[in-house]
Amino acid sequence: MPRPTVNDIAREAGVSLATVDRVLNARPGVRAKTITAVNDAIQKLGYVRDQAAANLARGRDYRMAILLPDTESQFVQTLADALRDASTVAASTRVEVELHRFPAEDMHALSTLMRELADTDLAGIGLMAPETPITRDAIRAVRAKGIAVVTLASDLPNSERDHYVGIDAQAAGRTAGVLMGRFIGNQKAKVMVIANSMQLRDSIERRRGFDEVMLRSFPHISALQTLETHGSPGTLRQVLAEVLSHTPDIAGIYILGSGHRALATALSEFGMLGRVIVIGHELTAHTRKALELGHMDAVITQNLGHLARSALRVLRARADRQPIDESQETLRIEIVIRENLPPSFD
Amino acid sequence: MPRPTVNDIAREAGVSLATVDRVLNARPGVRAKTITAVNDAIQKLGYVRDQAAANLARGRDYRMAILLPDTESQFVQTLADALRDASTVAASTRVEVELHRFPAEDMHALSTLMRELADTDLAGIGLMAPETPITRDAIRAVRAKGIAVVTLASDLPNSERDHYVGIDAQAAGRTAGVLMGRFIGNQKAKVMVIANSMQLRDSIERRRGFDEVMLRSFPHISALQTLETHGSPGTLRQVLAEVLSHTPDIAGIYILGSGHRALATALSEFGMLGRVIVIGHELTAHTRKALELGHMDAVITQNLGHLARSALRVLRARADRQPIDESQETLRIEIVIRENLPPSFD
DNA sequence: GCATTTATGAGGTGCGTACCTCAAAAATTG
DNA sequence: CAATTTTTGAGGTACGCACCTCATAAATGC
Repeated sequence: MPRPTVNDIAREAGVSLATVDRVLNARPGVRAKTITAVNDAIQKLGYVRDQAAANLARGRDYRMAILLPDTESQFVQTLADALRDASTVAASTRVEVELHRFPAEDMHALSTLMRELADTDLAGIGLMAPETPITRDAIRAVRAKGIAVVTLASDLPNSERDHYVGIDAQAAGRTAGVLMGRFIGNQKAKVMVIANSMQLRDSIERRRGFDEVMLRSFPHISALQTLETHGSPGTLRQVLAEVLSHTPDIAGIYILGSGHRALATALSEFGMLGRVIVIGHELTAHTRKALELGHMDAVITQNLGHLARSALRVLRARADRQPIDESQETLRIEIVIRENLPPSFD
Repeated sequence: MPRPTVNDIAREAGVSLATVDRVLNARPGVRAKTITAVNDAIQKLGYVRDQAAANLARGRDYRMAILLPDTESQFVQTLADALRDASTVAASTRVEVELHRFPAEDMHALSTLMRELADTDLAGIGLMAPETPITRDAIRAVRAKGIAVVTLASDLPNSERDHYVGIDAQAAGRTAGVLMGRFIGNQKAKVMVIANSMQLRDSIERRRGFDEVMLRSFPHISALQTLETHGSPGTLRQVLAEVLSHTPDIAGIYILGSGHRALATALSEFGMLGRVIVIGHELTAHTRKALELGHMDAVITQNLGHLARSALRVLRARADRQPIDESQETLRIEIVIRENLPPSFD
């Protein structure tokens, strides 16, 4: 026998199609008793809604906006690419995506942008932004207008966002820490910690996770203070020179942000390339290459393709007031070394 | 403007809906010139066929069969669970899945089963099986009847399967090897290699990858011959006792299959628990627990939820003669340690 | 028990596509 | 050029579901 349809349920439950429809779509005006009868029939027949037909009938479009900081960072670029890819696929399920960039430091600009967007017929917003009172207020405001909000890659746990799509940054930092400790081994040593900036919440949490593991499991290794380079190769080189001259027993470098283009150059200049363990976050074109060349030993990352698809699915589910499949939407903390480098699809 | 529909194409091309339909569905009775005109219009408007509506109109269902060996192995159990989960979700896209088990050693039984299934109106088969001439013939036979075939978790590269869904076992073995080498460090040492059975192709390939890395990158570590335990705790204990008494400098154990329930017990009996590096494959309830307890140091795995969903998507795409999104369907070789253990959803 | 509220039924329309029929137009053949 | 064949158009029905309206039945309040 073919799949049961809404008509079969109506017949089975002894009610009309309209009532079945009211139950299925949680419309008001049905007695609890009737609802139960319908659900029993659904159960009995093993009815599963044909999602495609449902969407077709709804004729509904979903406009989603993705807001990313306007930085040159490889990570944001890669994320944007992944989101663009996911968007073209999502187009076949009536999901339209607009990518917006906002000035990375200007939360007022972000706030204004969100307010403007909220007045169009938007279904949801995906957002990667620093945690400030202004951001939180902006999120509250758009949520109040019934727009779903998910945070991407860097969470804003104290905001009213619907969902966070990304990995636990602190656990990622712990993972980096364990690998650093195990790769370095039992020698007494020091580890440098480098970051482009500590603005986004995830950098702070990674550092916290990293330290936690170092203190607990590798007391013979000490992690130095975070050095911010603000993306400048000059600063990096200078900082590196200074630390290396003062501190001879540097055995590892932990990069809080995504890879550092200039790091390999600077390291080889000081004859340290391949002699220190280098571990960082986020698989991008740069870190991929660094792994291939042996300039980095491990990268802790998340699958950005998955992140992008997941974000759009979650936004859509929230817009439809439908439940989320947690097991599908949970991102894994991935450890990437040269041997398990996933293929790139460019 | 909304998505273009077939009607828009008809208007744009200056032909009727019927003609557009004939072109879209490759029905005869259209001049080459007209076909071109229609295709130009499609191009110009950027039309993308709404596959959901198309399937609805076709009234098409997809019956898929998944064939797994009838072993008690934790891995197969976990895989089966993942497939069941994926199936309930897939039901909403008109995909019905039947799970079949066949006697693990009896390829004739598998072959018979496949022939029987091929005579029902099946759209595709997902299969995990050893590589034998009988398996290959059976695959050829069902493919000849227009049924799509994908291999799951363990590939049959010399068969005519449409697609393989799973990770490259040899690369997974290399990954295990590198971790083993780096975790052990610079000491001269030996590594035991244990397997339940070497029947499935992936065990052999993992071993090959492992050895490759050991020879190339860690010449001071030697990997012993593979010891088959056939799932018996007694055999394991015995084997372990023998090797440990002969060979004092065992620094690591590499488990080719998924975890070994009895390994921790046996190791602690010999006072070796926590003193050797234990690395294995496949994240299951057992290996998860072993990681949590520190009885294993790393597990190389693939996301079985992803694998299951991917398998069904690929089968469906083949049935529709539609292209596959490689980047979405490629599984990653995942390294799992205690710190990045994904949550379990049971 | 009557007025009022609430639940339910009957029936229709449309989403984008597939597939069918029949008639008419256009191209091809002898 | 007539006869034939091929191509095209017009229109309809169906798929499974969402959503709408209006009428009627049932439950509830007083």
